[in-house]
Amino acid sequence: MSKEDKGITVSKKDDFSEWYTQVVLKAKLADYAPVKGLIVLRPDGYSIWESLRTTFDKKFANNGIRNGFLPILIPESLLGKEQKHFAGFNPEVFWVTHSGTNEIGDRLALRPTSETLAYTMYAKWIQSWRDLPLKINFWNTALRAEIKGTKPFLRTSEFLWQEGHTVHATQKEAEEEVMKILEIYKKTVEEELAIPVTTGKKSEKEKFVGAVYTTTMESIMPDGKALQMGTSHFLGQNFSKPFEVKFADKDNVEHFAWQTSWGVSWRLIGAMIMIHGDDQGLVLPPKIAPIQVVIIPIYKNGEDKDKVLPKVEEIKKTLESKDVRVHVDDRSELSPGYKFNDWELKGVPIRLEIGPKDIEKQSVVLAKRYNREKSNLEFTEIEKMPTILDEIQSDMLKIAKEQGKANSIDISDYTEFKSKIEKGGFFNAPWCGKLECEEKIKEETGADIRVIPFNSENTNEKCMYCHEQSVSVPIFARGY
RNA sequence: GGGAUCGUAGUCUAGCUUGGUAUGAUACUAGUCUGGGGGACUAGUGGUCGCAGGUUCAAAUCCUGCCGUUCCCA
Repeated sequence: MSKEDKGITVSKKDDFSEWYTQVVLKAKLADYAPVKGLIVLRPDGYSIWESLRTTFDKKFANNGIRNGFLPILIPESLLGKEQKHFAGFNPEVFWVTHSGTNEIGDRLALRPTSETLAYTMYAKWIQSWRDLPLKINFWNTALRAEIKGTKPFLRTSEFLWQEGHTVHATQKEAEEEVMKILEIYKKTVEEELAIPVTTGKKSEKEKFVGAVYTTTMESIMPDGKALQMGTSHFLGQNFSKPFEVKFADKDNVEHFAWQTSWGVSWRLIGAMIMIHGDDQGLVLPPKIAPIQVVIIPIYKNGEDKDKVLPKVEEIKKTLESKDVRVHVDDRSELSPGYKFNDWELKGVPIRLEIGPKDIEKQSVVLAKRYNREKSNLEFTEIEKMPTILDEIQSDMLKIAKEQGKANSIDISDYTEFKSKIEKGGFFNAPWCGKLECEEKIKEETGADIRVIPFNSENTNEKCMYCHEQSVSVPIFARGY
């Protein structure tokens, strides 16, 4: 392998798709599994998922949500109970048809999502209004046949996610829950992953099959394509009726419950890679980075080593006392230069270089990953590290917001839209609300309605496609 | 769904046209020297040539099928 091949060999700008794949593989986040459509998460990738999960768990817990675990097999009889839901998922369901050599009568689906299974159980657990609200989240994987064009974290047949399922006594409370979750999602993605999102509703065509409506958050990627970052669904009584999720209210009358479901997946990791990564590799936002600061000790001989290492240890302890996640790269066989490149590829937010010269000057060299700037930091200022990390975090969000804005365009002329969509981007375009127009636009341009932003009702303009009265201004884009 | 492309050591790769058990780099192991942006030297280890068939005295090489990668189009 040549010197260049150790890093990323294409630039993000020139070959985005290849760049993305190389970052994932070379930063050792994931690798392809022997079966098409599946990937293996490696520790460096899984650590990021664990960071995200920890953050979400805290926020879910604050909202009265607890974790549970559901099995992966769902009998066909259950999956088929809600017809629309079943029809929507059927083409991508994996089926277990045998146990050993015996054929199974009621085939078993590898869960594409767990509504049917969860609600079968909920029906058993809920009897009275005193049992409500019931709010459980499940961390697991879902399986949906995605055989063509595997992309780690973005298009895989099995993916890690969380699915939350709540049950409420009233429609109002359920709808409020849908919004609360969407808010948690938006805040977490913006604050932790430094990725700006646009929230709103999905169109009827794009909503979750079986939902009354779907709320979503969408982000624009550097190649101009949209990525769905998470969804929160209001299910109404669509599932509670077939699954008999009923409760006796205070007046002792039985009612069907009101339900929600919601989820985010490891796609968020894919989005983070695409938004923040650069030609050197991964760039992790400090809040989500499993390692926030890596220290590279530099020394030539035993004498230097004896000076440098105790100081490194001291700095490490100081940082740990400030709750900074720190790692010392003391691998003796590698040169400092090699380590610099290695940790940049892995995206660690801050690198500290400490050698004899620094000991003399009573300072360290501090290199920021996201903008590759180097500066000196006095030993006495080491404890300011949490502030520096916070500044990086907010600057990364700021940069991502500016990028997003530059790729967001107001448009009302269809001809102009057709030519501009080729370059990608988010297009705010008035729409009459009719399915036909939505389908025609998709057919002719490949762009669909990603999200109808909240408060985007509009009756002053004409539909971009049919020129009739518009009802809203959705974001049209080509998607992942 | 259609098309193209690739698959040889952990990684990248030569060899394939014209059949004779595989080239180089890097990584890895040991040692010495090194060390502030991918170090040097010496000596080693590592191979079901994606998988399964077929042709042949003989297959990485030719033929067929399958598996997987990447990209393009619907």
